[in-house]
Amino acid sequence: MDKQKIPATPSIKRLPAYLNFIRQVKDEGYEFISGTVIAQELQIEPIQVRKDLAITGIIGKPKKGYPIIPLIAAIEHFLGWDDTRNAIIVGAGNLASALTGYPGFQNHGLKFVAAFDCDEKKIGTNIHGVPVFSMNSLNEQVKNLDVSLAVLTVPSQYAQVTANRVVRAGIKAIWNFTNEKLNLPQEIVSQQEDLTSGYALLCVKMDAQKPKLVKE
Amino acid sequence: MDKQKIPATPSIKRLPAYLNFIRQVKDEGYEFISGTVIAQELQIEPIQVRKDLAITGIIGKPKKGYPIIPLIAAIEHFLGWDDTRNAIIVGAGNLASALTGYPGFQNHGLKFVAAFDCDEKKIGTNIHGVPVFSMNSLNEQVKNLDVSLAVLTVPSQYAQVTANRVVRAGIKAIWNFTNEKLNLPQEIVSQQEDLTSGYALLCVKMDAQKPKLVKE
DNA sequence: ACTCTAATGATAAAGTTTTATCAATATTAT
DNA sequence: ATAATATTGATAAAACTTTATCATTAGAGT
Repeated sequence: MDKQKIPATPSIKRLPAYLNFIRQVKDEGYEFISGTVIAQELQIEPIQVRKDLAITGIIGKPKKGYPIIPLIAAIEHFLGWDDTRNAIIVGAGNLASALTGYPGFQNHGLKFVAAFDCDEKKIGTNIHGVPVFSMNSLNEQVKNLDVSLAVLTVPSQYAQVTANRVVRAGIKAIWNFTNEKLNLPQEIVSQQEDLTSGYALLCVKMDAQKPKLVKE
Repeated sequence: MDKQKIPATPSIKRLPAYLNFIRQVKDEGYEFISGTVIAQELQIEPIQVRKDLAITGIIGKPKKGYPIIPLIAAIEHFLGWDDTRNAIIVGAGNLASALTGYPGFQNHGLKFVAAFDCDEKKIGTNIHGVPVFSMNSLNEQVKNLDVSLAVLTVPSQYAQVTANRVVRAGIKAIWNFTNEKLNLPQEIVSQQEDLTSGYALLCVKMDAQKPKLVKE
């Protein structure tokens, strides 16, 4: 099944925000952090924080909270962020620049080892230190570099054909930034990052905030 | 309350994907589209498609499906995408380039009218036709341009101060691409787009896909 | 005209996520 | 030492989302 159901998806998606805050607290020299404080910072319910953290296996101490060092380790381990994960990025445009230049990912074990593009002018250059190769060298490179994840930042109309190519090259997971739903073999893991869906929600929120005409 | 709860959030987030596909189908010359076909394309349950579309108020025809023109109109209207919405983008980096250069947003009524940055070298230039101004001119520009939405693409450490500034300038809604949770007045609408949370889910999926050691 | 069928939409059930309640516990203050 | 308290973690309830069932309906085929 393509639709491998991951339990507690909403909880998993909140973990990075916790991690981000907890790291800050650690840098301030604290040793413990309580769910209550995290909740306050992120403006959510304390009980939700506790339940979310529970999935990482961490256990807290009454009256003090969670021990920060083990907590960070627990979250990172749960997410697999305690190991380096090599990735290629396909489509060396502005979004690729934004992603390779984003400092956060280095903290998350993500390392971009190569970029690929069709544009002759880009080949041989690099984006934030990541070398740009021709699409023709894809197979070869994927074999040489130890990489199982491809980030897709090509224009939507090329999404599916590009996905097919990276799969043929031996990639096991695709992080898809196009808004094209990909048709992939069932064993390939994929995650779609659709910016328009967040925008849709924002628009509805804006509409809801607007003072409404009172209906009789 | 900052936490204005929008009902059927998951449904709303799926609407753009429907819209995208339905527009393609329209361009192929069809007049009706069934929930079944949409579901097949997007690999979800037909009944979910029907329920989602129902929130837009559209009604379908047995045996044929939904009339495409009214359906597109209904989704666009529900999302407020049938009107132009001006936005500024604060932080004129790579992500700003990616967003302003993304063709999808024009189809969604989103128009970037100005960008702002602190970097003297960028001021006076433009990104994909959007002029870059100094942060000092923020108040003035927001007043002149008819704009209520700000897209935040500054580095995380400047997120909160920048948010404060745009709010003081009169902005009513913030689309936040930093991974800093913002502290905002309750009447300000905001939507956070956290790429790391998608990445977290992807990592867990990858882990789940890996062949596990068999436990006795 | 009649039957068959694909599709919707209403209602209900199942599943998941969020929130509430509360006992247990370690720490701090008295 | 004792009492008070902040916090966790377990269990339960509530809310929400997804999926199932099925009657109804418009169109297509005979």
